[in-house]
Amino acid sequence: MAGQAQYEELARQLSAVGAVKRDMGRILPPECPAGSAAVLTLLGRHGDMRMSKLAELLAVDMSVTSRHVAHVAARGWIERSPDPADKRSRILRLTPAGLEQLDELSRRTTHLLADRLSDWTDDEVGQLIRLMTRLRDSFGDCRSAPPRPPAPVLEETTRTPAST
Amino acid sequence: MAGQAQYEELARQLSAVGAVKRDMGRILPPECPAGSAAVLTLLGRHGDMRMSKLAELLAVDMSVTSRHVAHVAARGWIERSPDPADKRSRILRLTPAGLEQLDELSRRTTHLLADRLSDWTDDEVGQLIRLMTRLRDSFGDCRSAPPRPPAPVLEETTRTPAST
DNA sequence: TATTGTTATACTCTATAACTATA
DNA sequence: TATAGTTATAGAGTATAACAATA
Repeated sequence: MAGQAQYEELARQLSAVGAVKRDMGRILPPECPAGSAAVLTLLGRHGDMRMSKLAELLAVDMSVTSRHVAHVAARGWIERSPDPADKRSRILRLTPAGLEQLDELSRRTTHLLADRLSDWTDDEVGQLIRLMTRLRDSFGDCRSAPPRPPAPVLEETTRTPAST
Repeated sequence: MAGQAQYEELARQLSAVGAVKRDMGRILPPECPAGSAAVLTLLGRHGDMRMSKLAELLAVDMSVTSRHVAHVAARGWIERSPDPADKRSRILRLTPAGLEQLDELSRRTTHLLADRLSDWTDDEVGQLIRLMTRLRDSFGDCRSAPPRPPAPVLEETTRTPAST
């Protein structure tokens, strides 16, 4: 359990990390904004999937996903095949051109990060990745989760919450 | 020095942290979007300052800063006084209403983070803060900076922006 | 009736460029 | 001429709501 000052500082850092994201966005290939890059990356990492699954991985509304997907599909980077098991669904799959684009993406981001993080150790980068992943997990699928009331759960609590 | 796989994973996590930021954005007070919250937070933390200084801290273009500042000024949360030393400049300062708003902001974000990060230790939160801060430093003021990380030591002499 | 996906609309954030007023 | 700040405009990302097709 952390203190209020830490929470405020974390909130500030979360806000500030936007600058890093914007910097990364500036080196993206033409016609491939961040939203498209995210689609390609997730398809490359998790393989073929349906729109709903992609929306879940992107952690954005399906309408947003639909838009991004339409963008990359229009450029021939992915294919949308009808799902034989459910005709409402569409299966998304990277095309060879999409794989190339993904490769180019990887090249650019790797190059930028290698430059900016040249004095970071392997372990430090690993720690940041691990903590950011956990942060994401802790927030979970809260896209539609109403402000949860103070958790009544007490399992595995090693410390009592400070105050309330 | 980290490997390509790590860089790709870090890029992915940076993209994914947007979901957390959006979640935080949803609990902001009325009339106070993320941009306004950032202005209030930085003024509260660093004290009175000029537009250009705020733009630097926000890591966005001055035009963007001007917009956010106009928004919070219109709501009476900050004051813009002319700088006696340079009539082109304006000194920004939180008003009592701005302090109240800042307090409300702090309350909300702290509450949300305390809920979501209830199973994080103080040390873990501290590590994440430290690594994110360092990440930001490593990227530096790269809004228009070509690959040139070495940052000359800043001497914070000149003018001190109002230390209370 | 419920679910999958698309589209229309609106809002926030951002950068570039043109503009003003000072320096 | 150069700098501090404002405003207009354009582009990307997102959410909500209305809609179509299928389950």
